[in-house]
Amino acid sequence: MGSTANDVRSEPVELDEIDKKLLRMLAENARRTNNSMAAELAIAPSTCLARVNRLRETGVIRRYTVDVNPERIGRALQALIFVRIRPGARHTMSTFSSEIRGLRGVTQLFFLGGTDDFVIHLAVRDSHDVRQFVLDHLSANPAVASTQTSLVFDHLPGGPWV
Amino acid sequence: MGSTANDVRSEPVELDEIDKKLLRMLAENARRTNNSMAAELAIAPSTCLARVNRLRETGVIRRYTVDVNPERIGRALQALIFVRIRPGARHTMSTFSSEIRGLRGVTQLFFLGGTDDFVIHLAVRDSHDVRQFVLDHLSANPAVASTQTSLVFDHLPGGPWV
DNA sequence: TTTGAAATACCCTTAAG
DNA sequence: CTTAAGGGTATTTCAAA
Repeated sequence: MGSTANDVRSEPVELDEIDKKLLRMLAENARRTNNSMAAELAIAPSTCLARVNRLRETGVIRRYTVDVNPERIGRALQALIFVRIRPGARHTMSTFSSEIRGLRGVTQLFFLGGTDDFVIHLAVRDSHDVRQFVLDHLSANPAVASTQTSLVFDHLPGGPWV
Repeated sequence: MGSTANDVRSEPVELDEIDKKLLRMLAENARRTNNSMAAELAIAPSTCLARVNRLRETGVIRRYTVDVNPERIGRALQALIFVRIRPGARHTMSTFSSEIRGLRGVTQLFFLGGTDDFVIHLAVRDSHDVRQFVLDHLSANPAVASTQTSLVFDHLPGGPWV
């Protein structure tokens, strides 16, 4: 297959107005039927399908997914944890990130340049869980130089891409 | 309609193992067919459908959406911008956040407690765009006390919720 | 590329156990 | 919660413009 979906260094995909509208529609409701989108855009369903498939195959759409409301599953508390790795342990950073992602409550991970090396976006039940997370997975790790935790009062995800 | 979907203060929804597996499946591919999920879980399609509808109606699933790869649409550069509001202008914060979200390139907004008041997750074409964003929308705003920008080398979104 | 039509596959509802 | 069957709709393919 000659797909370029996973080649992150390939040229960006050119998007016309229809593509952008499709992305906005799908960002709002990824389960909208092809027919309803085609109708709204006044194009043929087959054309619409070809467009959407192209967005998927070229990797513009990485995946169709769900936006989970953390509060509704008992994760009432969100935090950003800023992590610095010890200068002598920088080479362990990729290992570290692999360990962190996949841990319960970790919803996002940012790999930064600058004073902090990582930002962990955590969604857990209460402050006890935050403390436990930091103790178990950060403070206990000799590669970690320091951490700083900030509470997230509000999180507005998934802004418009196009 | 007696839905509790928008009542963020209502009790969390109890999730059993099947619900959790459904969430994981849908997080990975929100467009999976009901039948295929039912088959994998060895439950009846009608049961499966009822489960998924319940997740949606109770607000556990806020929306079905797409994960867009910013690099594929020419947004090769991501940054986190940490913003402090002047103490005397704290009352303008909600106005400020409304203005920021919806701006081109803003993909997430965190409303924080702690030393910084906001974190803006930006995805743009190049460093020029970052600079322009900060100048136009942050530095120019008298409510903004300071900003600090960090480049995002890598972003791992959408970790497992359950 | 886009289209329209045809064939296939799938979903949703209902009713009954 | 499950099974089973119906009617209805969506998806997909493909030849032609």
